[in-house]
Parts: sequence; C-alpha cells; structure tokens
Amino acid sequence: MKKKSPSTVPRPFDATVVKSQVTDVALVQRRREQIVAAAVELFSVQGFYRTTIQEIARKAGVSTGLIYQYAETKEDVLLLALMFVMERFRRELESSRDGTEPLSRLYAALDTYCRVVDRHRDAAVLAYRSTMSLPREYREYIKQAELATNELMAARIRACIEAGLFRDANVELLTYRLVLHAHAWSLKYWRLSQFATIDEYVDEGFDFFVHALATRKGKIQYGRFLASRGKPAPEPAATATG
Amino acid sequence: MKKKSPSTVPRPFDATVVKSQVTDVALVQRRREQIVAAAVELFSVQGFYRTTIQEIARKAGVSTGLIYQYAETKEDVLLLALMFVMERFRRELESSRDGTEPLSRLYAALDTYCRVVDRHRDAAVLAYRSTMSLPREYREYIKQAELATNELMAARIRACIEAGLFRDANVELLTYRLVLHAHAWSLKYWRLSQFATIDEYVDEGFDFFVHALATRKGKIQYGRFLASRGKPAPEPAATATG
Amino acid sequence: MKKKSPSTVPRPFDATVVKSQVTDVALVQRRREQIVAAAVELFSVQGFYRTTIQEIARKAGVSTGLIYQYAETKEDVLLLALMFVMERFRRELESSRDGTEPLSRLYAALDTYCRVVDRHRDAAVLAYRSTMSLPREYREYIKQAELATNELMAARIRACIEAGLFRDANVELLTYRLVLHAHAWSLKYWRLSQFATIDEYVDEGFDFFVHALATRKGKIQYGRFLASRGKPAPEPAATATG
Amino acid sequence: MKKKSPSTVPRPFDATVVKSQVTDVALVQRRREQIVAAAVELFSVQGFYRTTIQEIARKAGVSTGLIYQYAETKEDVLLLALMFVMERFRRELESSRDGTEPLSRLYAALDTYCRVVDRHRDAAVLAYRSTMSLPREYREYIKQAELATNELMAARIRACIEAGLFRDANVELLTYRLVLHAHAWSLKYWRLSQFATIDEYVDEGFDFFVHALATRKGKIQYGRFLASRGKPAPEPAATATG
DNA sequence: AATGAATGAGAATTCATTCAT
DNA sequence: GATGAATGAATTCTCATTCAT
Repeated sequence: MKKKSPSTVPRPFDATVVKSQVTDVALVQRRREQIVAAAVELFSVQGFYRTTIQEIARKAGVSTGLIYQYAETKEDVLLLALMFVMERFRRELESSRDGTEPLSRLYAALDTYCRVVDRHRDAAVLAYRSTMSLPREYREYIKQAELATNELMAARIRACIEAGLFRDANVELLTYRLVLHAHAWSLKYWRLSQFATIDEYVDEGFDFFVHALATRKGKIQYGRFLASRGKPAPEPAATATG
Repeated sequence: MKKKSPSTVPRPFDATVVKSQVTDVALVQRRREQIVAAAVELFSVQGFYRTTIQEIARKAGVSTGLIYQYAETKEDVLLLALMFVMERFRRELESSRDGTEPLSRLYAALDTYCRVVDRHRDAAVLAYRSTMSLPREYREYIKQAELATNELMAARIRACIEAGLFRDANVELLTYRLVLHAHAWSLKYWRLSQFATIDEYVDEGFDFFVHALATRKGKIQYGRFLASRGKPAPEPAATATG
Repeated sequence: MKKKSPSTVPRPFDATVVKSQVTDVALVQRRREQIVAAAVELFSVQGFYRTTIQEIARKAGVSTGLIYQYAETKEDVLLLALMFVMERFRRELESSRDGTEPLSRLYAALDTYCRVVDRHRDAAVLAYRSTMSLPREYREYIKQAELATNELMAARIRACIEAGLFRDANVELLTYRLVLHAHAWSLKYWRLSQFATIDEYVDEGFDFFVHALATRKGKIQYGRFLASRGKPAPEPAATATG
Repeated sequence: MKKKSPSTVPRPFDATVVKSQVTDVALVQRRREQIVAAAVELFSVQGFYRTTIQEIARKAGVSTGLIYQYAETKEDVLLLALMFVMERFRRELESSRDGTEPLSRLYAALDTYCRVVDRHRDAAVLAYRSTMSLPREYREYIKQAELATNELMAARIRACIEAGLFRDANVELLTYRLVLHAHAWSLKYWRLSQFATIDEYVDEGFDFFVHALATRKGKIQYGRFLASRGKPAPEPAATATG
C-alpha cells in the first residue's frame, strides 16, 4: 500500500509488516486490495469472528488457499483491513481542501473527517470493535496509524492557537475531542442521526468547539467565517459574551 | 435483578428477558451474579469470542451444564453481562451526590460518570466491542439501557438551561458530548492518560463544556463554583471574553 | 496405565505425562485404552501421518471431540500408543518364566522377547517408524522406556557373566545385540521368515550368542541346557574347538 | 543413473522406474541429483511428511513446478531419495579395499559398511522410517536394492566358510546379523555411542562374529589378522577354548 | 524447460450445547 | 438442581498438484 521504505522501522500503514509468499510486489498489492475489499465489507457487517476465510475468499472471487499466500493468519487479514481503512481515512483527510485562513482550514478538516466517517460508517466502527481481536503487537501499528492521522488535525488546531484565534490549551486533548466527534457519528449513529443531519452535526460540533476556545479575535474571525458561508453570522452564545 | 414486569415490553435492565430453567427467583439472581461476575471479567480481558463457556464456568466455580440452566445461549450470557455492566453504571451514576445548584449537580454527574468508567475501564470498553456480538433483537435492550442512563445526564443539562445558565441547545447532542467524554477515557485511555489524570480530565471536560455553553449568568455561577472548590476562579478563556 | 506415582519425576510408562481434561482416573484409563487400541492398529498399518483422528475415533467407536478430552494433540495419541506398546512388551517380558539356571533364564528372556515381537510385529515396527514423529521432548520418554525394558535383559546377561559362564564383556552392547535380534524379526520379517521359523530364529540367535561368549564352563552348561530340551547336545562349533 | 534396460522388469537402483516429462537423459540425471540431494537432507532431518515439495524446491534452488517435471508424485521423490541413499551405500561398499585373505576381506566389508552408516546416519535411519510411506509397489524396489547390497556381504561370508575358517551356517541369517550390526549404529546411536567409538564398535562386532563362527583354523587366522593390525593377538575367549 | 501463482481437498482442533446420572 | 463427559459441526490452515506464461 506504500512503496517499501529504505528504513527498517516499519511505519504506520506499511503493509509489508504482513509477510507474503508471493514476491511480485505489484501482484501483492493488487491481490491484497481484492482480499481486503471483501474482508472490510464482511468484517464490518458481521464482525471478525463471525466471518470465515471461506466467505472472504468467495466474496473476493479467489480460493481460500490464495489468501494464505498473501497473509499468514486470519489476524493478518484483519490487520490489512484495518490498515486499509485507516489509510483511506488519512488519505481523504490529507486531501481536504486547503484554504489559508486557520479557522477555515480547521473546519475543512473536521468536515472532511466527519464525512469520511459517514461514508464508511461500518468501517469506522470496525476499528473500534476489532482492534482487540489483533495480536498485541499488531495493535501498536494501529495506534501509530491513529496518531499519524490525528496529527493532521492537531496541526490545524495549533495554527489557530498560534494565530491568536484560540486560547492556549492542551492540543492533544483537543485533537481527541474533534476526532471523537467524528467517530461518534459512526459509533452512535442510531441515535445521533435522529437529531441532526451530517451537515448539522459538523456545524454544531465546530460551533461548540469554537465557542469553547475562541479568543475575542477568534470570535470575530468566526463571524466572518460564518458570513462567508452565508450563515446567520454571530451565534447567540457569541453575543451572550459581548 | 428486578421483579418480573406484568408488561410484555421488556424494560431496560430487566434480566427476565433471558429465560432460565430454574424457577426459584432468588436462586436465579444469585447464580446469575456468580456467572456474570466471571463472564464480565473474562469478556473484558479476552473479548467475547475468545472466551469459552468452559472458562466462565471454571472461573465462576460451577459446571458448564449449570450455566445452561440460567441462560439459553452464550449470547444470553453476554447480554446478562452487558446489562450488569450498564446497570452498575446507572446505579453508581444515580447515587452521585446531589446538591441543589444546577451547575454543581451537572459537574457531579460528569465526575461520577468518568470515575465509574475509570474504575471499570475494561467493562466500559466491553460495551463498545461486544454489542455487535449480540443477536440484533438483544441490541435493542442495550440501547434502551443506554438511553435510560443518558437521561440522568440530560436532566441535569436541562436544568442548567432552564436556570438560564446555559444557552439553549439540542440537549440530546449535548448529552452525548458529555457521555462520550466519559467513554473516551476508556476507549483512548492509552493516549489520554499521557496528558491528564482522571481529575484533570474531568475538570478540563467540564470547563470546556461550560465555556461553550454558559451565558453571562452561567459564567458568574461557574466562577463561584470554581471558587467553592478552591480553584483560581475565572479561567483564562472567561477573562478573554470579558 | 499405572497408578500415579507420588514422585514428581515422570517414570517410563507413566501416561500422566499426557494431560487429560477428564478427571476421573478410572475413566481416563478406560477411554485411553479404547482410543489407543484403535490408534495402535491404524498407526501400525497406515503409519502416523496417513491415519486421521477421525479414523481413530470411528474405529474406537467415539467422537472426534472425545479424543481431545483425553489427549491434547495427535502427537499425544502417538505417545500413548507407543507407551502402550512398550509397556506391553515390558510386561510380557517381565512375566517370562523364571528358572534358576542363568543360561535358561537368559534363553527364556530372549525367547519371550522374540515371541512378543512376533505376535505384535506391526506394533514393533511402529516404534521404529514413528518415534521421529514425536516432539523431541516426548522421545525421551520412549528412550527411558526402552532402557527400562533393556535392563530386564541386561540383568540376565550379567548373571551369566557373574556365574562364570560368559567371558567378561560390555553388557550394554551385548544387550542391544539380543534386543536387536528380537527387533530384527519384525524389521526384516519379509526376508528372515524365508529362512527360519520363529523357533529356529530364537535358537539360532541364542546359539550364536553363547558360542561367541561362553567360557569352557559356559559351554558345558550350554550342552546340558540343550540336552534338557532334547536337542542333539553339543553343537558342531563346540566340538570344532575341542 | 543407469541406462534403460530393455527388460521390463526394473532392476534395483534403476531410476527409470520414475517417469520424467523431460526426455534429455543427461538433464534428467543432473536435475534429479539436484532435487534428491535436497530431499535426502530434508527427509532425513524432518521426515517425509513434515517436508514439503516447496521446501525441497527452495533448498534445491529450483521451482516447485520443476520437480513435477522429473517426478510424478511426492512419493516418487522419496523413492528417488531412497534409491540414491542405497546406491551410495552399495557403491561405497563395493569399493571397499580388497585384500586376498577372506577374513580381512570380510572385515573390510563390515568396516566400510559401518563407516558409511556412521557418515550418513540420518540417511540410514531414513530408510527404516520412510519405506512405509512408499506405495506398496515401490517398496519392492527398495527390497531388491537391499538384497543386492547384502549380496556383497554374503559373498565374503561364503568365502570364509569355503576357506574352512567358519563353520557352516545359514549365510542369509549371518548376513543380516552383520548388516544389522551396521544399521544399529544409526538406529541406536544415541545409546551405543555412549559405550563405544565407531572404531571400537566395528572391532567388537567383528570379534563377536568371529568368536561365534570360527573353526580352529579360523581362529589361527584371526590371530594373525589381529597381529597384522598391531592388536594384542588372541583374545581371552580364544584362549579359553584352547 | 522453467517458473511460481493458484487451487481446493483434507486434517487437526475447538467449543457451544446436550443429556444421562 | 447440579455435574461434567460426550458430541460433531464448524473453522483455520496446509500443501500436493496443476497450468498459464
């Protein structure tokens, strides 16, 4: 899923941590995509343990034996599936449209994250449910991948603080606040979707976040941001503080 | 765990939805406690599928056959275990010390919730990981139980709004915000615990929440609240808005 | 197969080295006999790897699962089978009729050994073929059992030397000479049986052994021994030396 | 390994009984040597069933597909391996230095045999362990090869008898006695090597054999033989008969 | 001729569930 | 009511063999 790094330390999303008996790199890539696509779908719907290798093979249109040429154990397939899911999240997040204004850039990140989660709700839940099914050592890869993804969000929060839009606070905790806002959409979709569309959910979350953190300067900027989106401008709470 | 309800609609935490071959109510209660205690521990550590009925029996000090006198399937045991966990959460939450000032009461609820989660981190994660292992019909029970518990939190948020301390907002979404703040402590403990103690985590979360929602009146009240706890009073953000 | 020894060091033929999930000692004994009887027959005819647990179960008249209640792995079943075979050899050897004259006693031992091997030729070959299929640690048990059995033979050789009937020599090597004489009957039965009956094979082997080792006194005694069996007395070779 | 015989009855060591898809005789010879060398080593160490065709291919530096161009089944590879082992034994035995004195010639044969076995202990054991893994029809080839090899030993025993050095006896049984003496060194190496070096083992075996069979003339000759080797001349037992 | 990816039948092992005692 | 031995369907993983390139 990534070209082999010359470094010997496996990086997040580096699928080479799973050994393959097949040597042709391009083929490995292609076959694993095939297998993982089937696996993600089945794992997401049925869970890891209720899904058999036979089912994955059938859905992927290959033989059971073939799967074991590209992964050593069923847990390996899970790891590849989780890596694939997280890699997709990170890639889509990375490509989120990039303005220059810190507040818009943060909004864009949250918006993208929530929409990716919304589009792949099953897959997002999968990560929560199945990490425990991995061998302990594999879980570290997943954690590293999570941290790497979080960093994309953290950088934008930091930019807001540095621009004097947000008061100083623990960026790590703030990051998890936003990340979990996105995740929660999949984890508690059955309930949250009764009260908000994904659009509203994103806006509400961002609004809440800004209200809690914005400096005076930040609030002004937020007003402009809302106006630029054709929104009713300064929110009640903002005025309540004035 | 509750006397049988005459109604045919099972209520949250009503363990009678799981059928038992044994008729003696008190005995059923006692035996199930024994079984569930073992199950919760094993499920929490190993997950549902990695845990066998034989193991549960051994740890509970009973025979495998006995378990099937008090539950019809392994999934039943999981349901009982999850109900037990959620019931414990609800009970502890219900008993959280009850002042009269709405802000303190809300703080107390969040504080209690976070501490229960902290004390039973494995069990808290269990609910996230294992719900999918339940038959679809059983999941409804769990959702109902979750909603019932959430209501305890929702009521206190509502009180703050009604007292004019918080601006008006969607209480359901706000509730999940606080609930997930508590849950996140177990879900992401490996990371969050690097940046905060449980004490700090609770305070930071509450502070964030109040900042985002408090009216002018609410802010004043919050200042008093902090003072009463011997805290440096108005937080930076509060002053930033002044 | 033996009552549990109070000692913690497992002794040869001590079947308790194989763990059983069933606790009832008598039942374990009975079931294992059932399983091992089937296993020995199948292993002997088809070899270890060509025999499946399913086949053993079917022939033993039990379910496949049951076998795994009494042995942890297929290799365990092999160990039990080999132990059973060696134990039977040792038991039959131990009970070989016991005269007082050293030479007759040695003859009786060789005779018994060869006849046991003859009666269970397949089983005897099994020990040679299948020891390598055992985990390395298990092979030690088999070696110990072999040594324990050999000792029965060694003692009788030693008695002949002490009685001045045999010249002094390395008893260990001599023991293997006789033991292999017996084993060879099963290993090379296809050929040896073309040239001798089991009766002739035993006599020829003993005669050869005595000729190679007997002192003058030993030869006289051997003549008496042959006479007592109604044999033509002093053999050609004996006279050839006179 | 031999030119094809016009006869339809395959002769021992005739590798053409195994069909090859490749027609170039020299190439078949070369490739099979490559494959068999790897196979013998792996079979010897791990046994037939624990060794995979893939492993053999890897060790031989060829592809798995190639092996199936030179052998039709895995059993074919085993047959080739066993033939190779026995052929090597026979060849080395055949080339054992050839004096004129019958006793020395017999000694040379035993000595050579034991040393070949010692040098290739694993391979020697392989023949015992794996013959059963062959299809019934193939076992005949192995038996024929064994007989052909034995004949080299038998001829020398016969020479001793014809020279009046040994008393008359069943040459077939005597041959197996010597052959098994050599084989035992590999079969029971773990024990025998505790009591003798290979040098001592050969001498002890020959001495035992001569003592059991030598006529008066043979004993004199044996004394000379020992002297020629710088040994203490007539052994105790020899004098005991004088 | 050589390669090595693909196949799929087969085997060991597990474990929820039953049931005779 | 309690026990725990027995069952056998289900699942993961292996590997001899084939075949397109």
